[in-house]
Amino acid sequence: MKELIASILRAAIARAQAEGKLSAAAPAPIVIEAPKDSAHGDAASNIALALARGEGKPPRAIAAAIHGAIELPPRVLEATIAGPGFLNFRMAPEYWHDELKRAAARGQAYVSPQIGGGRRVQVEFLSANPTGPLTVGHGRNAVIGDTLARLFAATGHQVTREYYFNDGGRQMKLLGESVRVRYLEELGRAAAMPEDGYQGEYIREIARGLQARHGAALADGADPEIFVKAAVAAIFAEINQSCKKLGISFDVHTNELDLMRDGRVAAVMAALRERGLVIERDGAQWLAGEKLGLPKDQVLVRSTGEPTYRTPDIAYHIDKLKRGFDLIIDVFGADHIAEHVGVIAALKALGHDPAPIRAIIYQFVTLTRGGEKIKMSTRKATYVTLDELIDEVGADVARFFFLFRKHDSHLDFDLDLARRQAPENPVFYVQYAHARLASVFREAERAGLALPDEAGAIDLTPLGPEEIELARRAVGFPEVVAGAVADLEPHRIPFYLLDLAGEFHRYYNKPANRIINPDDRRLSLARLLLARALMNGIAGGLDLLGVNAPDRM
RNA sequence: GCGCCAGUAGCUCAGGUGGACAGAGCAGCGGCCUUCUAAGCCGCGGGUCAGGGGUUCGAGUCCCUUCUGGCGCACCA
Repeated sequence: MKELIASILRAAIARAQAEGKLSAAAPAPIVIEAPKDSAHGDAASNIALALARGEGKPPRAIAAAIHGAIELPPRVLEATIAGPGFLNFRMAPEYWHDELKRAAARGQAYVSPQIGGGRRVQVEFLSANPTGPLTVGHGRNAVIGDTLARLFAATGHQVTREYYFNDGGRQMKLLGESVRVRYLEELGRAAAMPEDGYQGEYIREIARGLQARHGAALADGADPEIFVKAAVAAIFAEINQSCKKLGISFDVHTNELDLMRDGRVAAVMAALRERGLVIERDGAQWLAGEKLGLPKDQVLVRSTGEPTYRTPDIAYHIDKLKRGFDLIIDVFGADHIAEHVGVIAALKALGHDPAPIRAIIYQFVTLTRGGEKIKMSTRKATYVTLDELIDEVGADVARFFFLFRKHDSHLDFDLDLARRQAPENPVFYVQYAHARLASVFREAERAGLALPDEAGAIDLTPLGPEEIELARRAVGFPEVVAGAVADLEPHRIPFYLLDLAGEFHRYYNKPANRIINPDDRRLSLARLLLARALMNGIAGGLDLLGVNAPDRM
C-alpha cells in the first residue's frame, strides 16, 4: 500500500512540476505513514510540509498543487488535504476486501511476513549457571529470548537457541563444597559452610540424595567433583523442568569448561597480550580498558590464576562469530552491561567485527503482592522461584506478563493482577476474544453456515465501515511483526493483540453486529470471513508469544 | 565521581525512522445480559509528558543541562 501511494505522489509531483506549479523535485524516499487516527485515512504523506521550506510557499498551497495533479487508480478511493498540509489517502473497500481474504485464507501464518530469507540467527538466552533454582528475573530472560526466537523462526529465519553456562569457575567449587557440608551434616558430622556458600534447602535435598545412594562412603577423601556433578545434574533437571513448563527448549548448550580445556581461552589471553592489551597489576592480569575506550581496566585472570567470567566470554563470542551467524542476539540483565561492553571492545581489538552481535539488555523484575514489593535476596534463598510463580499464575499468564513491557523498562510483576481470572487481566482479555470467535464458528456450524474453501468466492460488499475498520487493523498485523523483529522488541506483539482484541470486543457487543444472521446469508458469510481473519490474527499472535489460544473459556 | 537504563493520568505502563487534539489497563463513580460466551460493552472524571535551555514549519520523541530512581564500577557471575 505504501509503495502504491508513494508512486502516486511521485507521478503527481512530476506532473505539477511539468505544469510549473511546483519547482522542487520529489525527494528520493517519500515517507508514507499509517495515521494513528483512522479519520485521517489509510495512508498519509507529509511531503508538502517537507517541501515547504525549499519551495518558499505555505505547506497547504504546495499540498493543493500536488493534490491537483494526482490521478487515483481504482483501488484508491480518495485523496484529501488535511491539517497543516498532510495529504491523506483512503483506500477503496475492494482493497481491504482482498487483503482480508488473504488473511483469512492463509491461516495463522498470515501474521508473519516472510522477511528472513533463511538468514541464520542465534539467540543466546537464559544462560543461568546451575547453582540454584531459576528466579523470576531468569523468567523474564527466558521468555524474551524464547519469544525472539519464535519471531525470527516464524518470519523465515533459521534459528538456533543456545544456552551458555559457566562451569569452570569458583562458583562450581563453592556449590560442590556447599553440598559436601550438608552431606556431612546429614551424617551427623559437624561441618562449616563456606562464607559465600549456597544456603537454599535444595542443597540439602541434593545431599540427602547422595546419602541415599552412597551412604557414608563419600564422607572422607572422596573426589570433590562428585558433589559438583551431583549438584549440577540435579539443578539442571530443575531448570529444564521450569523451561518445559514455559514451553522453552534449547538446541545447543555451550559451557565454559570446554572453552578452557581446549585452549581457546588461553588463545584469547595470548592474542590480547600480543597486542599489548594485558596489564599485570596486584598479581592479576587486566584488560587495558582505557586503551580500548572503556571507563576502566577489567580483570581477565585473577591473582589465583583462574580466569574471570569475562575471558571465556570473549572466547565464546569469537566462537559464535566464527560459526557464521548473520545475527547473534545476547539476552541478559542490566547488571551485565559493563561486561558486555568490555567483550565487544576486546573483540574489536582482536580484529573481529562485532557487527552481527546485538544485545537485549532487560531491566530487573520486581514482584508486587497486596500493593507491596516482595524483597528478593538470591543468596539467602528468600526469593520467589520461577517455578513457584508459574505454579501460581500459570504459564500463559507468566509468559504474557514477562513480555508486556519494553525490555529496557523495569518490570513490576503484579501477582494480584496476574492470578486474577478476570477481565482486567490482559491475558484473559485476549484469550477471551479468541474463545468468543471460536464459539461464533460453532454457532455457524449449527446454523448450517460454512466458509467455502475458496475465500475468493465470498462477496464482501455487505461489510460496513466499522467492519472495514476492523479488517484494517487485522491486516496491519504483519507490519507490527516485522517491526518487532527488526527492532528486537517482542513487547509490541502483546500490545497489538490487546488493541485487536479490544476492537473485536467492542464490535461484537453491539446487537446489530451479530455475525450469524439466519435471514441474511450473504452478510453472515462476509462477517464470518472477517471473523476468520480476526481469529487467525489472535491465534497467530498468541502463538508467537507461546501463549495458548483456547476455544472455550 | 564515572557508565548504562528509566522518569508520561492516583497506580502500572504503551507511545516504529520527529508530525495532525497525548493513549491503554487498573483503581473510582454511573449504566447495559429473552438473541453468536457479561472473563464483555457503554458513559464520566483524571496530564505544565520530572525541571530548564536548544534544533525544527512542527518535539513526549533529537541535542545540552539539572534533579530523582534502578543497575554496575571489577580478581562475584
